[in-house]
Amino acid sequence: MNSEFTIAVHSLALLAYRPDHMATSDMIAHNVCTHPARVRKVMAMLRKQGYVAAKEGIGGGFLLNCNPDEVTLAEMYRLTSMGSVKPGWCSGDEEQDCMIACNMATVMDHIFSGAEKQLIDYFGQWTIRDVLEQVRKEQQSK
Amino acid sequence: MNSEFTIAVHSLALLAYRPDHMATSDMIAHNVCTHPARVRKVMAMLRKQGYVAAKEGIGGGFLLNCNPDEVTLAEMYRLTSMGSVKPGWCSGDEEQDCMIACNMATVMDHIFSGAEKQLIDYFGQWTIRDVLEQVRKEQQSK
DNA sequence: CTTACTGTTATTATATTGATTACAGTTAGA
DNA sequence: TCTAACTGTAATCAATATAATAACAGTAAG
Repeated sequence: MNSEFTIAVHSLALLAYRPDHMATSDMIAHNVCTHPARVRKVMAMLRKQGYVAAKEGIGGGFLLNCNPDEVTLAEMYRLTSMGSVKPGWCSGDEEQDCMIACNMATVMDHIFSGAEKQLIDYFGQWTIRDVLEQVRKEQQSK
Repeated sequence: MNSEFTIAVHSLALLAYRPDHMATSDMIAHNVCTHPARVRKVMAMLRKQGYVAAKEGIGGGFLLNCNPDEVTLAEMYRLTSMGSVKPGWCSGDEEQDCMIACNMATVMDHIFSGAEKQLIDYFGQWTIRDVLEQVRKEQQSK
C-alpha cells in the first residue's frame, strides 16, 4: 500500500475538520508529519480530480472542494495506490516448457486483481466523514 | 504484498502438479525464477507448519504434505505476508495538540486491519487446487 | 567418504520510498 | 511595483526494503 493514500485521507479529514476548511501545505505537513513538498504533490493529485482547490500567493493554501460525507477511501485508493496489491516481483517464466512456470504469472495476476477489487469494495464503505467520526471516538475514549 | 506469498503458492502448486509430489530447491527455484536459497527459506516456513516435508541428503528435496483441495491462499498469506496491507509509514503525531494529528495513526491502523481481514477472506476462497485449475484453463486458452 | 541435498546466516546489489532542495510561477498587500 | 507567502514541479539525496548471492554446517544415500 502506498502511503500517499494515508496522506490524502489525513489531509482531507484535516480540511474537513478545520472551521474554514482551509490549510497551507506547511500546516498540513506539520499535522501529517511529513515534508510540505510531499503534501503539495499529493494535493496536486486531489486538486486535479476536484477534491480540493488550490490558491496560490499570499493567504493561499488548499481548500476543501468536496462533500466529506460522499467521498470514500476507495476514491483515494484509486487515485494514489492503484495496483499496489500485486507485488512487483512475479514468479514463473513464459519461455519454459512447464505448464506451471508458463502460466503462473498470469494466474497470480488474476488473483491479485480480485484481491484489489475486494479491497476497493471495503474502502468504498468508508467516507471521509467516517474517518473523522472514528478520530472523535478515539479522542473521547482517552 | 510480500512476494514470498507468490513463491509459497507457486511452489505448492508445482508440488501438487508433479506426479511424485516432490522437487528440490533447485528445481523449484528454476520453475519459479528465483534463487534456490530463497526457495529454501520459504519452504522452511511451509515445513514448520506441516505443509511440506523436507528430506535432506542425496535424493532429497521437498515433498507435498497437505491436501491441495483444502489448503487456501489465506493460510499462505498469514504465513508469509501478514501485516503487509498497512504501509510502513504512518501519518500524525501523538504529541500534538490537534485531535486529528493525535489520533489519525490509530484510526488508519483500524482501517488497514479491516482491509487485511477482507483480503484474507478473499484468499480463503482460493485453494491450491483452484490455482492449478486456473493454470490449466490458462494453458488451454492458448 | 564423497556427493547431493537442506538449513541458515551474512553480505551485497537493486529497487522503492521518503526527505530535502531548488526554483519558477502566482497573488495579496504595503 | 516590490516583497513576502504561497503553490507546482522536478531533481537529488538518504533511508529502507527487497531480492540475489555466497558460504558453510548438517544430513543421508550409495
